Amino acid sequence: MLDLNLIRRQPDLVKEGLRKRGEDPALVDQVLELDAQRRALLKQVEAMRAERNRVSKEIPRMTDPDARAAKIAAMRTLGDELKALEQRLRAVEDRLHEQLAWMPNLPADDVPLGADEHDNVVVRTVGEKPTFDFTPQPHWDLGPALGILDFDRGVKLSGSRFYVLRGAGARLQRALIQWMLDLHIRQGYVEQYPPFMVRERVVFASGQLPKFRDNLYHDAEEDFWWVPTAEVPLTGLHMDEILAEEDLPLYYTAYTPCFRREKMSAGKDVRGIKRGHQFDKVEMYKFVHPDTSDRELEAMLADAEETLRLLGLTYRVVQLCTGDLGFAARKTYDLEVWAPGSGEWLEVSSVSNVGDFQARRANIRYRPKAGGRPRFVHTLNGSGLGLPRTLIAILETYQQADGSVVIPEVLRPYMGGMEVLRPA
RNA sequence: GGAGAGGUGCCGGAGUGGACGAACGGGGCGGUCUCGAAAACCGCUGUGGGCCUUGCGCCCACCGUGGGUUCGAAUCCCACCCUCUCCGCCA
Repeated sequence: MLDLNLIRRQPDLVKEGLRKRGEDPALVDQVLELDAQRRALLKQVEAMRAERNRVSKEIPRMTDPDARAAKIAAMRTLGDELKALEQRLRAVEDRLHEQLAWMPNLPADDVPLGADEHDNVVVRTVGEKPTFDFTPQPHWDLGPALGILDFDRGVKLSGSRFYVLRGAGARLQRALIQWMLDLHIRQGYVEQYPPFMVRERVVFASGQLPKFRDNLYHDAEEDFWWVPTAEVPLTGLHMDEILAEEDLPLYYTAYTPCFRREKMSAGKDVRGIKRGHQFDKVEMYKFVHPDTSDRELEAMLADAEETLRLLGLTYRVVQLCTGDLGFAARKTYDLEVWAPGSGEWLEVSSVSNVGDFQARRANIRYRPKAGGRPRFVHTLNGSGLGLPRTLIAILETYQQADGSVVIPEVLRPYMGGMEVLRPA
């Protein structure tokens, strides 16, 4: 949520931000119009309430019954008028909040301009694309051949875009989760195990609602929403809290499954485990002092990169341009890992500085040590990493001519010492 | 799912229609005392919004949430949510 005061005071700045994203700047004028209406009505409503409060205090002290009855009658009339006016005010406020809720965050100043993902900037590439003296296979061939990936039975159970990990495949994913969490803990993050279903309010707070309703699963009868990312419950963790300044920064990490409706055109990304309705992810999250969020972003990026480096995977850092930024983000780096069998860069992580956008929606503040009003914290989130795509990169990178796959060294302790996945 | 109890400020806890934004206690902050500290005593201590004569101002709202009754609601009524206790069911 953007600051209404900012929109009021610097509408041109906000319009410029929306324009950079490819959004309609006219939204700003709509908001300003509603805000003006709201304040005009509010002024009237508050004057009437003040009048009613004042007279109501006089009434019990009035001794003349006629004068008293007259005042009560007058206040009854005032009350009816007030109620009607309050309804109009409410309607305007609802529309104003609705408009604000649909407005994305503004890009940071140093985000490259661009229309869509083609204008993203590759910041650096780390590692060399591996070479093979045989034709590397895609994971959708490797996995089933190794007996660790079962697409047919996944489909039988749940339909397209579902699969079953089997044997060492399931164990490898579990090893990755365990290893990543341990790594993030060493990096200073506190592990959290949140609910995988949360209330609508929490989904709103993180910015997935109202805009991405179509991408979310929820219970038809109760207020339960399946988390599309751990970012959602982690944002909600400190909802409606006022933190002490000395408590900041807070670093959290969590493993959760993620549930997403993927209403994509049939045929895109359907092969393999790249995109499913359910996938696992280990997430990093920070609540920080506003002055520090820029450097906290770089630090989080470094933490995410370390996972790929330690796994020995080839990756590149991509900075998203203004047109490709997510709804809540003001600056984002994506990490893309090279998958030699599929022959493409896979987005395995997205690390974002959200500024106070989520904090405002979730009402998360801190009390300045120096005194004064509570201020909104800044929040950051980053995947560290998405599991299926990491698995893809491992299988495809470490495959050998005979179809076996070497397990990265850091994972072996989590695999009971196993060094190689071999075809059954 | 059934029965009961309850949701008040940073915390505990009063308050059942009119000066209650909220007693009292604790905590925190400031001060007095002290070589210093403790104790004691005194004072201060919510959030959001609106207005302009930007005053250390005025006004409005907030006692789980949303409605209702009333001139007036923390207090009465209705619905919902949450917490706790007991019973049932259950990994």
